[in-house]
Amino acid sequence: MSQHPLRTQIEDIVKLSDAEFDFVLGHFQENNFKKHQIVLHQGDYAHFDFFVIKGLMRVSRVDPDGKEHILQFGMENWWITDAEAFHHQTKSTLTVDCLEPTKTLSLTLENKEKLSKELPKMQTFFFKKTTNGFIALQKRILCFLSSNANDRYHNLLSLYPGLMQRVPKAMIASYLGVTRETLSRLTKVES
Amino acid sequence: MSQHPLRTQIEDIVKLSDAEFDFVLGHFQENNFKKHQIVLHQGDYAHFDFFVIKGLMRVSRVDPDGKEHILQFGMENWWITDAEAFHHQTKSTLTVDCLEPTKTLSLTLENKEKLSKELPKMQTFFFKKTTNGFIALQKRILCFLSSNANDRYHNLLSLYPGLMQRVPKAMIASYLGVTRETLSRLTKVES
DNA sequence: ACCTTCACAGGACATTTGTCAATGCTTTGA
DNA sequence: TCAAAGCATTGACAAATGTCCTGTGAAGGT
Repeated sequence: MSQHPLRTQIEDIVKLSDAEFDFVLGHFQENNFKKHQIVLHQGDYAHFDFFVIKGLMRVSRVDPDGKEHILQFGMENWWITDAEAFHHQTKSTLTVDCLEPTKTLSLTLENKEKLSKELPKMQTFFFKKTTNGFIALQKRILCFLSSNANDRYHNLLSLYPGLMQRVPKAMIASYLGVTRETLSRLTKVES
Repeated sequence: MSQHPLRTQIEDIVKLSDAEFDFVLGHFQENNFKKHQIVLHQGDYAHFDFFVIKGLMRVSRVDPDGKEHILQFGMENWWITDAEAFHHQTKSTLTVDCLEPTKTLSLTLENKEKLSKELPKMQTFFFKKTTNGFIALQKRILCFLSSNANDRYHNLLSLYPGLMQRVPKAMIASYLGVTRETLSRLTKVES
């Protein structure tokens, strides 16, 4: 029988009783967003960290030249927000929107901190998730340092199979830091 | 009067009594490394997270082609280690070495976890440091996505003034993800 | 003081990637 | 159903960056 996806993720790190999980869940609110809906506008405060139950979101920024850069995708079981705006309670420099109809569990910073205090296991959970996120970003940077566009593309393929079926190639290019024309040429050579 | 640099950093986030700080300090060991000394070899276990008291370290990786990529520098008051190897207690894929004679306070994972349990304020401290590190890495990735080598260079200049005086330009290039020739051309145009 | 190594600049050329424009195909919506 | 918009591909050319090479001066070790 299948468990709640959030519980599964938490119990990968710390064990919870049924009552504890219900308690945890009480700190979240559920949201349903439409495709293309902007969940966090640049310039607004980031009220929530979103845990994606179903759907697909992204965090992006448009630079002064009008070019869009995708910092992160968020599929099922991913956490997604503008980390800086959320944790520092400052105005967002990034945009979060939905590439598909999306259902989330949404957590305010206040509730995150409350939860961490009330249930120390949850602080451990959040800490490990953040540490793992840090490690993942370091790997992505190493990828930028040591790989060309082609290797980065294949790395992304192997890291998130299934992503290609869900997002347009132009967005993959934007995540990789190349133009869609360059990405198109790369995939062409495969033959 | 000047305080211990570690205490200053911790008290930016949580306040400590003298006794508490002594207690914290007891979990660290002091190390002195020579210039060029390798502190963590690729393939070894990462026994420590290093807090740099004085000196300059770096984390790097050489790729299969023999090219060296610098993931991070660590000047005074920075924490530096192979995060993945340290936190997962696995063999390191990165190398940590000293670009200058360096004095560190070194913390084992065991002591870090002990400290977090014994003094919850320290867990808060570590959590915030990790969160801020995560945010900094996101910014560096956005820089790779949206900036060319020249802009990345000037961004680095403004972020860490003083770094240029302490490390050879070839290493700056390696951190930026370009060749030294490219960096040389950039600095030339400034005139 | 001498030799070796390192750091840096620069030139010539190759490769990669970006830019701009044109095209065809699909999806969307009135 | 048709027009419009979105998405991907491709070609021609430009710009950025990498590669390989040389030369010069400074720094370090013996």
